[in-house]
Formats: sequence, structure tokens, C-alpha cells
Amino acid sequence: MESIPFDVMDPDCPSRVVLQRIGDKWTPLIVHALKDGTLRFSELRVAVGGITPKVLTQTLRTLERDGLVERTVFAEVPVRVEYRLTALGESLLGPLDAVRAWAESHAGNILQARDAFDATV
Amino acid sequence: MESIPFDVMDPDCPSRVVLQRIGDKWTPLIVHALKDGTLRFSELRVAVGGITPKVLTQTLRTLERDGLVERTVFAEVPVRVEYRLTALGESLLGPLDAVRAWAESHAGNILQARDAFDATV
DNA sequence: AGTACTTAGTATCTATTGGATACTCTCGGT
DNA sequence: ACCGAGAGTATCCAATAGATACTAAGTACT
Repeated sequence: MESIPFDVMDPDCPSRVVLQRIGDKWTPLIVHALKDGTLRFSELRVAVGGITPKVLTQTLRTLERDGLVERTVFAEVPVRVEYRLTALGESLLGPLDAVRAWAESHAGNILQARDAFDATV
Repeated sequence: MESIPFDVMDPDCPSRVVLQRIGDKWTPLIVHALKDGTLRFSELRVAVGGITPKVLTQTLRTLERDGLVERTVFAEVPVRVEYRLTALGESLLGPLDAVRAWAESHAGNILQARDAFDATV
């Protein structure tokens, strides 16, 4: 068992790729939407307001490939597809939720800072 | 004092813009680099390996505008410019560090998941 | 006087990513 | 034969990121 094999400040370290995936535009919102269980494609589209189907598909495929989300197809008519977090994906809920909570609780401060900044320019 | 005025799942909520700023490609790395104090432009470039000066400037300007980073110019020759976190920026260290730590400690799992996934395709 | 040196950036051009909108596919019901 | 539902693709255009080269200001050197 090694310690600290990864360092995000190193541009060639794989952990940087990982950081940029979980910090991408939609991943935090999708993971948050799935925190209470499974959702279908169309439910995810609504839960994550504003995402287009193309980008939702792309992001889900990447999350699946990275082992964070599991995709299950039910051979019904019409077809039903369910998405849910894997154990690895669930382990990401805590950290991402901290960032989400920060964003919600400090959004006001940032809007204020922008107004102040724009006023000086 | 209101509670929960912001919700990142709402596409029109300003907190979503904030989330996407702090979750952008370089912000977490820059904030992490500044955690121990001030750095000059050229030091930041080295600390955050792989960033081009254009993008570093863009990101720093945005962070400054949003009140997370303070920029100080010293009229020396050659000019010296120092960047440091504001109090608001420092409040972001905890949440972002949780995500960074997750990325470093789970990068191995994700690489494994990718290999497994690619093997099935 | 001219030139080199340092730091902190711009400028320019190209490649990649994201977004808007419309279309496809399957199959069962009417 | 035609329509509807769900889960996506296809296509095209705009915005963002990256590579590379260049600029500005002032002092020190020759």
C-alpha cells in the first residue's frame, strides 16, 4: 500500500484528469440528482435543468466508463433506462455536496463582489 | 435572514454560475496553489503546471472579479504582481480540498474502472 | 545612444468542447 | 397504416481552451 502516489498539481498525474472530470460542468449536478436513488434518462433531464440530451448522454457515458454511474436497460416498450450511482459514485457525494453547499451559501457574496468590482471599472 | 435562497439545480439560479466557476478547469488548482499565502504570476504558472499564460490571466481576472483573489501590483522594475486569497477565497479551501483529496485517493479506482470498461468494448 | 534583461502579461490562430434544434429507432396499441 | 413514448443521434454553429509568438516598461551594461 503506497501513500500519496497522486498529485493534482502535476500536469502528468492521472489524478488531474480525474479532478477535471468531477469538476466538469455537469457532473456535480448529475451526481447530486442521483443521490437518492435511481433516475431514468428523462427524469435526469428534468432534475438537471438546462442540459441538452446530447450533453447528458455524453456525460453519463463518461461517468459510466469511469465507474461512477451504472446504466441499466430494461427491455420494455418503450425502453426504460435507469441510472444510479455506484459505490464509488456515492463516495463522491460528500465532497461534491460540500462544494455545492458552498456555492449556494456564498452565491450572494460573489454577486456582491461582482457589483463592487464592476462599479470601479 | 432567509434560508435556502439558492438552488444549483435551478438553471436560472445564480448559484449555478458560481458552482460552475469554482468547478472550472483551473480554479481548484489555483486556489490550492495559493493556500499557503501569496504567489507571483510566474510562481503560479509553475505551481499550476501546464497552464498557459493567457488562460492563467483569464482565470485570475475572473477570480478577482468574483472576490476570491486579490491582485496587488508593486511598482518595481521589473514589475511585481502578487496574488493571494481573500477571506472569501479562503473559505473555499475546505470544500475544494475535499474534492482534490478525493481525486487523488480515488484516481486509481477510476483508472481501473476504465480498463475494465474498455476491456468489455 | 543603443541594446539586453526581467516580469507580466497580449495577440493571433487553431483545435476542442458545448449548445440548439431536429431527427431516428422500436414496438405496441388503435 | 399511423401514432405515441422513451432514449437517445445527427448536424451545424458558437464559445472556450491551447500553442506560440509578441509587447511594454524601465534599469543596467557597453
